[in-house]
Amino acid sequence: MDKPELFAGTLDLLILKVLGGGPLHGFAIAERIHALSRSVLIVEEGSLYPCLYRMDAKGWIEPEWGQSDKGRRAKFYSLTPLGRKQLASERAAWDRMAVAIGDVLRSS
Amino acid sequence: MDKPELFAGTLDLLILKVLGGGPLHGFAIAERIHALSRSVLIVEEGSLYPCLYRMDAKGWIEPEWGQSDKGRRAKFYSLTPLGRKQLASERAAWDRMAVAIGDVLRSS
DNA sequence: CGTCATTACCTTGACAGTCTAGGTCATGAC
DNA sequence: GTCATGACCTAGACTGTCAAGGTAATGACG
Repeated sequence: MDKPELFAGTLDLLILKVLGGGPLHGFAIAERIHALSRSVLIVEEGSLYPCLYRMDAKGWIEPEWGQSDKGRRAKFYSLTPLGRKQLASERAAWDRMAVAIGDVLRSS
Repeated sequence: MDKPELFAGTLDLLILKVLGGGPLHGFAIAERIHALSRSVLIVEEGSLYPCLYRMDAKGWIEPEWGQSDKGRRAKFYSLTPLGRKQLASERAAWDRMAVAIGDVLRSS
């Protein structure tokens, strides 16, 4: 049931969204997205970590070392206020886009 | 009212879709997508033409020189049978993706 | 005690797709 | 005869994703 991975440009949005529910470490972010999407979306680590650094550098998220529930060291990321704004704006952009593409696809 | 351009990876789908309504030349494809999306989607020429060549090379579309309705020479592209299959499959992929992303965004 | 699967993080290099910013040529209006 | 427009095209930079690696710590198993 796995095949398509992601649409380029939506990873930021997805990460921001799941972090909106509270801090998570990288691995857990990927799992969460996979699960919430009913196994449709797959976040490769080679996409995930660079993306997290970019978002950290932009001040949208903040890392802190801690312990995973499996007892391993893990870096937990949490949303900053700036990240919340970004989430809202990316979400709006996605909605606009999705509707627009839907409009084109639905046209006779 | 114009700002976001496109989501990477959706251009093929959009082009295939509008060509499903009959042959169009490049310029007209861009205009059609822009209009159908209520001015949300903007197809830059620097994206459009390379994309058309890729799709031609893959056998999804076929070019033919003709005259635009403004009396200029124009290259009209039409869907091949292979292109129709591709359209169906990309459309299905888009639907899957859009639903999946919606699932994530809608999660508590 | 040694091995192995798992969890979790990280990096490198290649690649694909988009955008910026140019350019060409023909038509038709002024 | 000049200029705006329609239409096509391209080079180069950039960004984001992916494949394929690697590291290290934990805990299970024999």
